[in-house]
Amino acid sequence: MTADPAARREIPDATVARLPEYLRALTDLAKRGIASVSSEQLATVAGVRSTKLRKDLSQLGSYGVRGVGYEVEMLAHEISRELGLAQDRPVAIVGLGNLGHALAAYSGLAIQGFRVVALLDRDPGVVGQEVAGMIVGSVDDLEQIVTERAVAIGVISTPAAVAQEVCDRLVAVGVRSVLNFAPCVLSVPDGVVVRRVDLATELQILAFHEQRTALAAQESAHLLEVAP
Amino acid sequence: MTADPAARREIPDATVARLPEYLRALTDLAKRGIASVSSEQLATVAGVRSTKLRKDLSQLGSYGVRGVGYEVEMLAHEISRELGLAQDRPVAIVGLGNLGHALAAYSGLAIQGFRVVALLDRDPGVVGQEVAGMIVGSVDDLEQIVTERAVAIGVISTPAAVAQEVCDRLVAVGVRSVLNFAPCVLSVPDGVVVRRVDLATELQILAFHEQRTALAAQESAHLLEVAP
DNA sequence: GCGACTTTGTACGCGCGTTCACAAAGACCT
DNA sequence: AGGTCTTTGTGAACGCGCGTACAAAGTCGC
Repeated sequence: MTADPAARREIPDATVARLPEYLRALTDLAKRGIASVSSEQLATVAGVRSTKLRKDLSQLGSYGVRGVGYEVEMLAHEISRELGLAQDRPVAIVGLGNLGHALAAYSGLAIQGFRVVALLDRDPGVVGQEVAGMIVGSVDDLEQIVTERAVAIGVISTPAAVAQEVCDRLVAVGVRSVLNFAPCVLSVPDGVVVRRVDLATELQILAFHEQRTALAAQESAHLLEVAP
Repeated sequence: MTADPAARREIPDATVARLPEYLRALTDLAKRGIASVSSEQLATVAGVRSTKLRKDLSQLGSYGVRGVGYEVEMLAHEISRELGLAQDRPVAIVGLGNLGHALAAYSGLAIQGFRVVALLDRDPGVVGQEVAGMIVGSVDDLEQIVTERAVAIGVISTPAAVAQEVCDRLVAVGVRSVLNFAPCVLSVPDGVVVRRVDLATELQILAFHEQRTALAAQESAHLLEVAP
């Protein structure tokens, strides 16, 4: 097992977080008919420095050719494989409010190895309706549906008040990856990965920068006024 | 100006990114009628270590009382002020597809100092319609509307193909903070802050962890089989 | 075939963020 | 009022990730 090529794989989280962006950039290039790309070009499209890109890519092996660059198709395939997109990942969306609807209808996931296999909601007025070509199931049947359809990733777009409960039930039936859109932290046992996305958080971070630049501008204006 | 209390403020980005979470946790506690909280308790609710929380809070001053903890109301106010939530930040949402609709209807922002003042779309079938109590304007009038309504933050939920153009036009009329939901990187001049949120990226990161744990499980099973 | 050029891959150093350990400071009890 | 105890705030060490500099390797022109 010492020669196992998977053994040396200890890819840093920071790198993993950027791989999807590289993959997207490569897909773009492929769509435009570009077959080969240098790290400099690809880095520009992906919005990073070329050295960072090369270091990231070197983590998954030597797929570039010195003096030439990377073959777009091949590199995309390798990243895709590294991210585990070759396999089918059944996704369940719990909570069909405004956001849940939008997520269900989002075309971005179907095309990239993800398949929404279940939509669940608590509201009897929503259960049974068709959303994005799929019938909404009842959250009461969560355990049965998630198990039957071999859900690997749970997306929580419920109100915060019930998010933890939903999460617990998902984890109880084997879901180990959760994407949480509810504005709260979820506590999960070791081995379960939660990623959180929150609009309010993002806006507040932007607000801070707004405030910061506003203060800086005001201050420099004051300085100019005092000591021109 | 040497005594300016704002002068020592060089709050790390990592801290800023966590402040919204602390604020949310504090708001929760206040709603439950809790007036005082220790760093240990607050850290648990916010999902971080207490030392990290204390160091973060110390960046904005000494608002705790040794032997007691933090006063919920006061700390929330201070964080709120630090994030610049005291002031009103007019927000414009460009692109009223599924996601744009959901964002416009999202109640989470109205309550926390943000105000959606403009909805814009290109589709003539959508322009003029009422969404979330507001009439959708035409993206052709972007410059006029954004200027008139003093938009500070632009939210881009358009297709990727037009995201850069929309961004450029927003920046041209003074918007310095952009929240980008389109699956592409936006290039902006210095001084403009862009934050990106992408569902596909998040799912792919989760897929990686799924793959990783699956491989690890498989490997350990193999090891057991070979050398029990 | 050989030299010059391009581009990848990596070792080194630095800066930032997190964690640990402890001192400072105030509350509470007697 | 003094002692004990709780909890904050911070200095120091550690680890990680990023940027720089350079060596390795392959292509292209002649």
